[in-house]
Amino acid sequence: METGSIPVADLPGGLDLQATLESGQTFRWRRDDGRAYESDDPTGGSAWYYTVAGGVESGREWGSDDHEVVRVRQRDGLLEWEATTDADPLLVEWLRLDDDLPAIFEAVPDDPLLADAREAYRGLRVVNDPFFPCLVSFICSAQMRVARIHGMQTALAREFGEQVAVDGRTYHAFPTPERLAAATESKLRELGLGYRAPYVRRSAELVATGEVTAADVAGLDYEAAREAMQAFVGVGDKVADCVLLFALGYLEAVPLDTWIRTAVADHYPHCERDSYAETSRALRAEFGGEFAGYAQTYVFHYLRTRG
DNA sequence: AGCCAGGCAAGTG
DNA sequence: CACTTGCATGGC
Repeated sequence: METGSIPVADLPGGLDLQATLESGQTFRWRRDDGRAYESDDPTGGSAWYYTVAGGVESGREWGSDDHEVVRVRQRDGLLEWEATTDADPLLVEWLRLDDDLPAIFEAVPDDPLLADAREAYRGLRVVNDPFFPCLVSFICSAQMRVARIHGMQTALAREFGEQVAVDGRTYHAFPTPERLAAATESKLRELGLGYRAPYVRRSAELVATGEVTAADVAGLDYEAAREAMQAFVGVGDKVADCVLLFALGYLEAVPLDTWIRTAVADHYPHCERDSYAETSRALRAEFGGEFAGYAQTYVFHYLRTRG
């Protein structure tokens, strides 16, 4: 393994690795200590996390036969890594380390809730995940808790993901679209996916055959992109917003889940409308537009962990 | 025991 | 278009 480190204390706004990886944006990292993404425990502050990427991922396609293992931990102002390749550019991409957080929050209002959330999780960054794992994760997310979504992705990787052996340990990549398209619905149900099983299988098939891919969405204006995402099965407005925000770089996307809807009722009642599109548009404006998804991500994590 | 969790698809009016 | 219903599953 190669090793390296990134001086994240010097980045504008810093980095909170644990909050970034465990706030329900990404489900493709695991902790060495085996703990699930749920706890707000202080020990996670220096835990090792690992993931497996397709080998040509920095060139952007998921599903290569080659894979790279990347391990990271945050300690003493550094993001330390061990990996089978140079992980610097991958981490900058995945964790959006080039985002200037103070500049982003210049564009976001400083209401009491947002101020508290920012203060609680300084350095939390919106992730930029690979498209397919993000799509599958959020199809699975319907009516599920964060820890269980994470568990489902772990099960999918164990069952259908390519094995990668490094330094005597076995890692599992996230399954390719082809492998999930070939899975049976009943097998997926055995892994706990419930009624989401046929959605995952069918959407994987759409990607595998090329009928619908990220390329059909990326580049569209935000609201058109949200509509286009719904060509996938198991993707409505909310899941579409999550994939746009966490994989396709639409930082203005504001997913309206049950937590955010509660936040609207409690803190932004003037944003209540009678449709997803209208409420989303109002809250997007309330959160300053361009980076509204950043504000949403802080509020979601804050409400879910600090009540 | 009931309620809830980062909702969605299909059917009806 | 809006509204209703059915759908898995585990934790509190």
